[in-house]
Amino acid sequence: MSGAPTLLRPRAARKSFDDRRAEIVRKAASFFAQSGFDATTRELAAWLGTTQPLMYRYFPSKNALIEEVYEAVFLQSWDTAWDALLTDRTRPLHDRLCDFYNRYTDAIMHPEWMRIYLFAGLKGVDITGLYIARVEARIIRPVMVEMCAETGLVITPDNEAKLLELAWSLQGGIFYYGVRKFVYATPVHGEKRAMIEAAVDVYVKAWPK
Amino acid sequence: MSGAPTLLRPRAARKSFDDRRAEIVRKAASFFAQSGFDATTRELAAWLGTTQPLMYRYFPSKNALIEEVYEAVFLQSWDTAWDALLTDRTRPLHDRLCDFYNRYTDAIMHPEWMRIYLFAGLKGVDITGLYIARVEARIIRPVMVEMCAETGLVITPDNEAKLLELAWSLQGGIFYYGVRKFVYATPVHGEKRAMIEAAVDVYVKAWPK
DNA sequence: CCGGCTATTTATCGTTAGATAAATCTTACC
DNA sequence: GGTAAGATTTATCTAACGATAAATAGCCGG
Repeated sequence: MSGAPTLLRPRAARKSFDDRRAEIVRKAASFFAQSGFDATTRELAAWLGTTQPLMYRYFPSKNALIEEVYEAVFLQSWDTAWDALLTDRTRPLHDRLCDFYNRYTDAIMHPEWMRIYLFAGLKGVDITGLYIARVEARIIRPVMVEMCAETGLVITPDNEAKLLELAWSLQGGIFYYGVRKFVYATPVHGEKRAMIEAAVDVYVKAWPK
Repeated sequence: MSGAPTLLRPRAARKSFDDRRAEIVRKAASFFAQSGFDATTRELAAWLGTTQPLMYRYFPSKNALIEEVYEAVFLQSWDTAWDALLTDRTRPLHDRLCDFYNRYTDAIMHPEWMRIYLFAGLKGVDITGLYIARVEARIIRPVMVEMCAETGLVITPDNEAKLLELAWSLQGGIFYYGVRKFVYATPVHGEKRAMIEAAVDVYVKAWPK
């Protein structure tokens, strides 16, 4: 009856190429975090408030967009201030570790980061291996070194593997709190800060001498 | 030229209804663990060595098969002997915990279990919430109780949340070793047994008093 | 206010997914 | 060894996916 086209959705506001492109990457991150990378481009378009073919003006394929999402999530979320924090021996080790893990988890412990991290890992995406290597080089190994400096334990080829895994188990214990909360949507007990405090305390108190 | 049909694959051996059905569930678990639940039924058929429509004789839909895979993986992999192990106070706590975590991780730390657990969690499958609730009731809480019995700490409504999360962080630290190994295919340092030993040691030594 | 540039939409293509129906092969039993 | 039951395969349908091409609409300079 009406001469106007029956649109369920208002026409998307016209934006500059760069603005639209950045918006797609940003919103695609939260969309794929929620729905997984097998979600359809039509659902993504609905999430964006546009039509499905629009993204092909900005990215040659769905996979090309996904690659950009990986880079935005994993490569642009590392604060270089963290590195100095861990090795600042003017502060007590316990404080440094709590401070670091509070800041680090503030950056990664939200649904978007955690779910994309796991989606990408299960998919076998290369960048996750690079990310874990960076975590080991810039968190795990410094934590090990600082812990041993505190207790006076000398790191040798014989005990290094065990000590690295011990530092990983601290990291993993903290990380799994976020997995339970944001991936499994399971109730956790108390605030993140208290959990970090308690876990760090155990490792500082009982790190091998 | 040849009168015989050009089959790339030999005809599947004829099996009884129950045997074939059980085989599909079993092999589907390892298939979906590797390829994710969005892998196609045709790829699954190739994995099974059959044709694609065969599974529809045994399961009404792909999702119905997936549901059975969940149950096989999560509900039938719990050894009731574990429960008694944790609370056997005739043995030193450290030994009990190492023994338990070695057995428990023997059961779950392989690609099939770990990857399906994460796939299901990301997909929001109900059964994962039930599984986590069971872990908390039958591992985390007993560990907390046994630890506190050892140190003499009385569990109160005030400290319970912190203590539960501390027991969770031990579990998570151990679990993340398997995630790195089987989900991210990242090299780990040393054997699982040594990692468990070192982590348990830290928690036993520094559990709050 | 007009003309062109380009962001956005409409329409559609080819492929492949899950699923169904009918045909065929294998086994068990008399 | 013939026959019925049922396990497996072949052939195919419909819907939905990623992707492309052509049409439309909004903005900016003249």
